[in-house]
Amino acid sequence: MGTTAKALSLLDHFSRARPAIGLSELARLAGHSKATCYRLMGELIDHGLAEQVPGGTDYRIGPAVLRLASLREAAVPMRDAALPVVQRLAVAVGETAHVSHLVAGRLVTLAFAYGAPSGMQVLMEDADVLPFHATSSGQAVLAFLPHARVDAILAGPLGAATPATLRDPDVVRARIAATRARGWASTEDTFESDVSSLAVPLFDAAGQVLGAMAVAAPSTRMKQAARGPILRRLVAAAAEVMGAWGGQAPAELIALWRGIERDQG
Amino acid sequence: MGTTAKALSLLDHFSRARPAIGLSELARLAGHSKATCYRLMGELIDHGLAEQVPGGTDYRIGPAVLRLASLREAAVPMRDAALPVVQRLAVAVGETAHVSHLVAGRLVTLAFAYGAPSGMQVLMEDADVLPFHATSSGQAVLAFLPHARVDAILAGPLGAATPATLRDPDVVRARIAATRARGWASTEDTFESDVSSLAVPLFDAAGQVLGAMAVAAPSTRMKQAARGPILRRLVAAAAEVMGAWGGQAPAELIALWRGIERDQG
DNA sequence: ACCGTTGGTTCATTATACGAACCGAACAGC
DNA sequence: GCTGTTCGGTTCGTATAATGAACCAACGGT
Repeated sequence: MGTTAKALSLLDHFSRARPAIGLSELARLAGHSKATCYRLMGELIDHGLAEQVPGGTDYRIGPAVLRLASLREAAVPMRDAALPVVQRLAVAVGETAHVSHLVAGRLVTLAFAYGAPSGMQVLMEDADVLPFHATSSGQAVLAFLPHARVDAILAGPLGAATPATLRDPDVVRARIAATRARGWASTEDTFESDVSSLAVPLFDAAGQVLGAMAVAAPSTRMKQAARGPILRRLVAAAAEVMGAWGGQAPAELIALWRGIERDQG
Repeated sequence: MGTTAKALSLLDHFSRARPAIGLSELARLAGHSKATCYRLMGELIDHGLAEQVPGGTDYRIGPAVLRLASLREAAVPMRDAALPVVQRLAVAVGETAHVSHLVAGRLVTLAFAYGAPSGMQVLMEDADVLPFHATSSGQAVLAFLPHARVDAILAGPLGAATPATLRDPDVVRARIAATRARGWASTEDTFESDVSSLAVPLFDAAGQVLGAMAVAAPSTRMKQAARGPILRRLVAAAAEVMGAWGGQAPAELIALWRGIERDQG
């Protein structure tokens, strides 16, 4: 592993639940020596990607990421383009909607919106990492990813805390095949109890999977009758986002989606 | 220089004006060999901090920075806290207002707002890097920075395109001393012709300079009579932002600002 | 067909990163 | 006050990983 990769992977240990980490703990988490972490964090700090909390010694993510994110969105406004669409989708179906983005082998929440200002809704947070095996978004992505990348992801550390039944490669592959055949993914009570969701994949201009768009609802409201309208609106919203991103779904998927739109037209 | 520092400094060559760069050009800009840049960019790409533009070979900033920025703002909501304040300030004075942040030795625009939806206003962009010597924000920061850091900054590459008169260390130090003595900085036609601005520094809880808040206006409107009201509102807004950030101005500066508030009460 | 440029790759040389051991400080239990 | 543990940070000889000149093949203009 390269030195730069080590340094950058240190940043992966920070999250909403763990916004600041001390040197010894970080060394333990990363599996490096304290000296190594100290030097690497020093380099990250020099460039503002990390900083020490004022008045303390813990480390946290630095302010330079704001500048980079601003430049990224100025160059490639994916979030800007997706957010209004998920907002309209959420309101239209009355449930939580979100778009996730496949980045460096992880599925990250890019934008989300709630369908109602009050009442019961599935809660989310930006920048969350979604497990592939237990979310409809993850399945939608896996279903349209090249086999090699699917294998790489399934071989990764995703399933350490996953029930064996879901980790079984045959089971996973069967779910993936079914998802690819019908053009959309669904889960019931797998990621979280009493939560059901529907998802469709999103593609770039070359037909590569970029992420997914999904609607998540309490299982009590996601009845069979409710799925048709939600799915149709979800497909339309996905097409809109892909249009804004300059993406293009594979021809076979477009045909499947046309069929969905016709159902109960 | 460490390997990680080299890799991260590659990201510094991307900007709004230059959102994508090819391998050879990047190697030329960074002063490394193509092989080195290729490897370093590869490591950045593995972590999503960079990516190759789909369908091409140029490199650009990657999507992982969005996740990091989201985590940063969740942990330390500096921009969230500053934005509404600058928006109110801009409307109150009818001119462009902005907050800049000192990160890794550079002064970066963190948030800004225009004072009117139409008519003549000083334009800005997020994530811009401000030159220390030619902006009121830069002078406000330099005036309250430890001498050692001032020297480090003035020795940096900031002044390559700067008129000699402004680069003269004695001149710079005189301006800094004057700014410190009165508690606020101002410029007229230095950064851009016909633009005048007023700025005050911002501090963290330990009394370290974090950045600056400023109001920029066309010189024709920034007359002597207009400065009093603008300065008073600027000081009040700066205090509000520092409160939200958990910061604290040095006692001597607070005294100076009290005097400003009393003038033409 | 030529020339200059591009993105990408190879490999022997060398500079860089590494971690065990160490330090002083802070803190808890006794 | 003493002891043991943990903390953030530092040192230094060793070993690993980074380096860039030279080299491809491919593309575009003349």
